[in-house]
Amino acid sequence: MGIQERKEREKEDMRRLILEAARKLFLEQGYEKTSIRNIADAIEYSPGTIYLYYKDKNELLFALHEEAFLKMMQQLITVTHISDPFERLIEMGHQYIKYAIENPELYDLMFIMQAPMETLACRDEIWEDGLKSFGLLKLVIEDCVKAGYFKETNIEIMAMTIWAYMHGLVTIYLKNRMSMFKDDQQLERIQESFQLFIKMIKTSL
Amino acid sequence: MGIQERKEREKEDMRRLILEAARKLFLEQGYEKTSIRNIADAIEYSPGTIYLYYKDKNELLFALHEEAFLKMMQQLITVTHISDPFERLIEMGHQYIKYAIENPELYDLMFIMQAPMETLACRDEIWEDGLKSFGLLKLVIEDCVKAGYFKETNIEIMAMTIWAYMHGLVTIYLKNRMSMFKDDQQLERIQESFQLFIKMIKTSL
DNA sequence: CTTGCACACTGAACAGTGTTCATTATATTT
DNA sequence: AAATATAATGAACACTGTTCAGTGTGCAAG
Repeated sequence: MGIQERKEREKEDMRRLILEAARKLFLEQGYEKTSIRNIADAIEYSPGTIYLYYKDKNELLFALHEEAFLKMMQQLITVTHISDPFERLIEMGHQYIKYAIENPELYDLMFIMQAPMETLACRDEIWEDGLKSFGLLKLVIEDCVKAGYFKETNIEIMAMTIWAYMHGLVTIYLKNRMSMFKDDQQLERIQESFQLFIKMIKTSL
Repeated sequence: MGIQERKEREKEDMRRLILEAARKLFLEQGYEKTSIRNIADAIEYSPGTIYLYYKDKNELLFALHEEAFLKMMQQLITVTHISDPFERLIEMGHQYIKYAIENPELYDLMFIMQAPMETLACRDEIWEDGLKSFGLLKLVIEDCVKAGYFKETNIEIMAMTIWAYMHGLVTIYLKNRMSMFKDDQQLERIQESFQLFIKMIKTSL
């Protein structure tokens, strides 16, 4: 019975086809401005077909949610070759900023949008993604503690504090709330602030 | 000609009537889920009427944007009686967190939503509100520098860094991204992180 | 006191949205 | 070849923000 297997393969193909079109449109013109009909047009199927493969628009969002975390993890993991844990932490920060700025729509989806949280609050997988990347941060911080960089011991709260700062920094920029600085100076200010923050955690954590 | 004056008064009354209904609904059920027809129903007018007083839905948002900043400023300003500048800075932080948590929809409007930024990017008034509150933070920091609390001199970057942290902290909470902590522990963790951050700026700014 | 005008208001209409479902077309099984 | 199971359709539903020709009322001038 190779037919069933082929059918399942076709079903998977279709899911991918839809998701790829959705991703393309979401990232190009934003989530809100992309309609199911837009996606259907892109893949030359009728709107109703999409609902045979995804429960609703939020489920499409959720599929990208996973992808987005995977992509960020892959980028953050590139720092593992740096032996000094504090240097590694700094570079992780740089990569975090880079990821956020280069993937504003994905970042929004991961950390700001309500939609994937509401509908999928029941499913544990959502938290899993977030927890894994938070765990990555905690690991590096733990290494810093072990190497004697930090005197502080509450790793959970240290991670929370560092993440809060990083998240605030990029969010202010992404959501266009840095108007107190000229457009061409904004990225510079982000780097200056980040340098100051590094100094802060170096001398007082 | 008292008639013209009366008519203008009536026009103002109508604008207020609409805005108050809009605010009520926006804060109750969120901006996205409130339709013009909902607002029209609430004040017992037809949908078209609203457009005689406000250009579009975003203009309603903008009117609340101003209100929201005013409200926050009033709350932040209550700390001026504290003579010690560092204590004042800490209390300002507490008030900032309090405001964000107690007015999540307004906070969203002020610092996260794109809508009021896009349509009103031309108008200088938007920045004005934000700049004024950012100025308030800078003033307190300046006082801290003068009082010898901080060795750092770049007030702009210090303010940016502190705000980024505060904003990140409350945003993570408001947007339900603190699932690594149990629901009833989240506010506690916020306070713990804030205490750590205070320690950080005290010993290293 | 009547006529004419200005203006507030209406609500149907337009183009769009997410989603559902009876119907149709296709492919598989009997 | 007939019966059945599955996939795809697209019209329909209940919404959305926004516009605009038409209506009715209150004011001003004749």
